[in-house]
Amino acid sequence: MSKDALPDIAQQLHSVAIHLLRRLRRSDDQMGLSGPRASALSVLVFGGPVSLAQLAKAEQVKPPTMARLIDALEAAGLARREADKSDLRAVRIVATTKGRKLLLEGRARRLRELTKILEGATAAERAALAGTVSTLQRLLKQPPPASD
Amino acid sequence: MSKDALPDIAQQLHSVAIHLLRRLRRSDDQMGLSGPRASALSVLVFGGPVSLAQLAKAEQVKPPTMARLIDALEAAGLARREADKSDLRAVRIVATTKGRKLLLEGRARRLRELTKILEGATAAERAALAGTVSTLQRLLKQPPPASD
DNA sequence: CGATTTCGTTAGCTATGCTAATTAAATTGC
DNA sequence: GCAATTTAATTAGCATAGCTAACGAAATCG
Repeated sequence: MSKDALPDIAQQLHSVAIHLLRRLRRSDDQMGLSGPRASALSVLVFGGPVSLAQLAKAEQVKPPTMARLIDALEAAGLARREADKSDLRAVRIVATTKGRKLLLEGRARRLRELTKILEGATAAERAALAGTVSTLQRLLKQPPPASD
Repeated sequence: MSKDALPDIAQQLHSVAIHLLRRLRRSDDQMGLSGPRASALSVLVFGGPVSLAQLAKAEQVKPPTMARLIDALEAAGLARREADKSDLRAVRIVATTKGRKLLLEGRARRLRELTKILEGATAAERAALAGTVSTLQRLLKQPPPASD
């Protein structure tokens, strides 16, 4: 398994992450939803009703960008803007039943795709993979230095 | 260390890849180059002169998309189109010295950032990480089922 | 030598990101 | 309690990045 210099690992990890997500995007496409739309819908499905600003923050985009994503989800009948009774400026964005169903199906498809890729790994490699994933989860919990 | 069911690993791997790239994008921004531009320049710097079609294929985009990326790199003085003497239709795209320098500096910065994140890993975790990265590289080499 | 294929470009569409400016509602302060 | 400020969302307009379709020019094939 070659060198273990950290910068070298970092470079390859970066590259492999890019290629992995590129591959998985194809499954998202099958759902008829782009990555950003699928991701926003996912937050709605798993995170419950939220305001536009909250959703924008969760997806790390600005409010106008999120507004347009919601427009698209709404036009497709996958999400809905509802009035917030306690704050008439705000909107509550919720996934529709159709949106929830589509997302869960798409998610299952994407995971089947990735699972199929991972089936090429040996048992030992799978164990290492599982360990590495949780390591990365831990490391990424540490907040970035600033500007957030 | 948690469950090792493949679909579960797949789900978490997907999620962690997304969060990792989100984090690293910040370093790319510091270089003044968008992700796609930095990525294309990287191929030029490390892969030597290539045709537009080859570069498009390497980056998994269509030729017109790559042409515009090269336009931008050229306008910034980071790459150059050269004539291919053996095929007058083709162009040879090369990184300029300035482009090479910028990319190497940016790459160093990004890798310092990721390296800093990875420093939180134990020696054993780093070894597992290196192994997992090459496993994933191997698995992703397998072509997708179709449409490519 | 004509037909086809290949390389690159141009034109034009969509989607996703942004900032700036606007409207409406909530909050703060006097 | 009303004016000023802040906050939520939208609108307008710009840049980047992806695509397909259509084209010109060069290479290759019959």
